[in-house]
Formats: sequence, structure tokens, C-alpha cells
Amino acid sequence: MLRLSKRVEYALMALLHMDEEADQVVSVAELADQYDIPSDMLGKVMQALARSGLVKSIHGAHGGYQLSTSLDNLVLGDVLEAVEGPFRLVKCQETPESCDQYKVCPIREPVLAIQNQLLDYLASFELKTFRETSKSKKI
Amino acid sequence: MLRLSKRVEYALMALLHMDEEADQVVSVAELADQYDIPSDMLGKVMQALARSGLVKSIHGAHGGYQLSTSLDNLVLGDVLEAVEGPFRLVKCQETPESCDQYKVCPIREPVLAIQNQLLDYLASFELKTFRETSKSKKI
DNA sequence: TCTAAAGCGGACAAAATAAGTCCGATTTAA
DNA sequence: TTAAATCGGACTTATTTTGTCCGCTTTAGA
Repeated sequence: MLRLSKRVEYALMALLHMDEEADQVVSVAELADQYDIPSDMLGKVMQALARSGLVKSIHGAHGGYQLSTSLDNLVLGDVLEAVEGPFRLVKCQETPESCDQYKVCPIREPVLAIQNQLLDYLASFELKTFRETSKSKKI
Repeated sequence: MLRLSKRVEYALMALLHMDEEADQVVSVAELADQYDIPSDMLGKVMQALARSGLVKSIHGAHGGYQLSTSLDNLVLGDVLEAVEGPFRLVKCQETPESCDQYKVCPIREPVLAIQNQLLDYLASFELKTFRETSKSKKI
């Protein structure tokens, strides 16, 4: 339905928070508490961000997460891909056999073209935009 | 997950087909047969297109559907909206009360900005692109 | 060295959404 | 009058998303 998943929303909130906290170590519990996010859920999301290298995880007591790099270096596509894997506008891009229309599909090529344009957009949308337009911005 | 629904895929196939058939009347049964689409499902989709005025429905025996206007006058956003209603990137745009994070959400404004940019894109992507890049084009 | 606070990750459950089906009603050409 | 259509509501099924549970490992600090 062309909608952002909760997981991506949570990831964006977390990244923006870490950016505002000047890259301090933040635990999942703190983030979950502050933004009313189910903590186990957020835990999974943070793990995904860590696996993709957007954040660093610090294990053990007083551990948590930290931005690996400034938000300035991240784009929307990075978050999408970290959390949901490669962006595919249609399922047949991943599993052609799952599509009953595959053999006779007249829209595959144009849909691919759209997907690529959206990919370009996602890669061009910088996360620092979030900082600038967020309500809790520090001026 | 930012994915096109089957309903939208079916709508695009049908519209493209009608364009190629030079605006002749086509029944749901024909379309469903040609593209291996469950016919009741396609029926619903065609009804949605008719309600939004993208196609005209002809009732009774030998009835069916017909493009209301040339594909040249349609954009991707028209189809999305006809089939799925207004484009909303996040659920809180429709039902704020459904979002547990609404009161503390730090990403609402930037996400809205993204939604608007995507809306612009959808409104700019012309369906005639489908005609041009479709495999079964007539040259 | 022990303990508590953290992340890790697999399995599972619940909820929401999307996809598909069924059926009776209406419309209309032949 | 009949058959071929669309219409639309109710329903079921499948899939995906969201959320939960639990035992594991890691590490700072008492």
C-alpha cells in the first residue's frame, strides 16, 4: 500500500534522537521510554541498524547504541534498506514465481522504471532534513 | 513496506490493455482471462476505476469497460488514488489516534514533507510511459 | 568475582491488512 | 425471456506486520 512501516518510523526516531544527543550512548530502554515504543520491537530495529553499520552497539552494562557517522552522511534509503532490506516496489522482483501474472505481465518494465526512480529519490533524501524540520530542533 | 498492491498492478494492466485495444469495450472476463487475474478481484478493481471516472462502465449483455479518456491524460497518482484512496505515507495521517507515538513523535513533519514529494512524483508520472515501455507495444 | 544492566537472536503469538471468493441484485442486448 | 454483463456487500483465507517471550552473551562496577 506504499506505506512506511512502523519499524522504519522507529528507526528514524531513534536516529534523530541520537543525532540530537550529540552521539552519546543511548540504550533501547531509554529510547523506548521516551518515544513510547515497545522496547523489544525497538531492540530488533536497532539490531538491524547495527548490522548495517548505521549505528554502533556497545555491549554490557551501560551499553547501548551510538551513531556510527553523522546524520549528515545518511539518506532515507540507508534506513529503509537497513530495516527492510533492498527496496522492491513489487514482489516479483524478489520472487518471480510468486506472481501468477509473471508470464503475461505487461507492466513489468515500466514498474521497474518507477522503482528505480524511487530508489534515486530515497538515495537523495538526506536525513539531515529531519533535523532541520523536526519540532524539537535546537537552534 | 512501500510496495505496490496487487490491486494497483491489476488496474495498470487493465488500463494499458484498454489503451492498446483502441478504447474498445472490454469485459472483466476477457481481461481476467488474458492476464490470469482472479475475475472477481479484477471486477472490484474495475469498479473502483469506474467510480473515480478513469473508465466508463457499460452495463448489461456485451457490456464492459472503456477508457474515459486517453492514457495520455492519466498519471500514476490517478490510479493509486482510484484504487486505494488518498495516498498516505503513514497511518497517522488518516487516524492520528491509532498511533501510540503521536504525542511525542519527532518525525511527523519531515515525513509529511516526503509524502508530499512522493505525491508530486506520482502526479508527474504519466501512464503513457507504460505504453512506450511495455513489451507488447505496437509500433 | 558476582551481579545487574545491557545487547543478541530465535521462536512464537497476535493483529492488521491484502487478496480472493461467494452470491444475490440489477441492467441490457438479442 | 434469457443470458451476459456490472454492482456491491459479506465473507474467508493468506500474508505481512507488529509485538512478545525467553534464554544467551557481554561488560561495568560494587
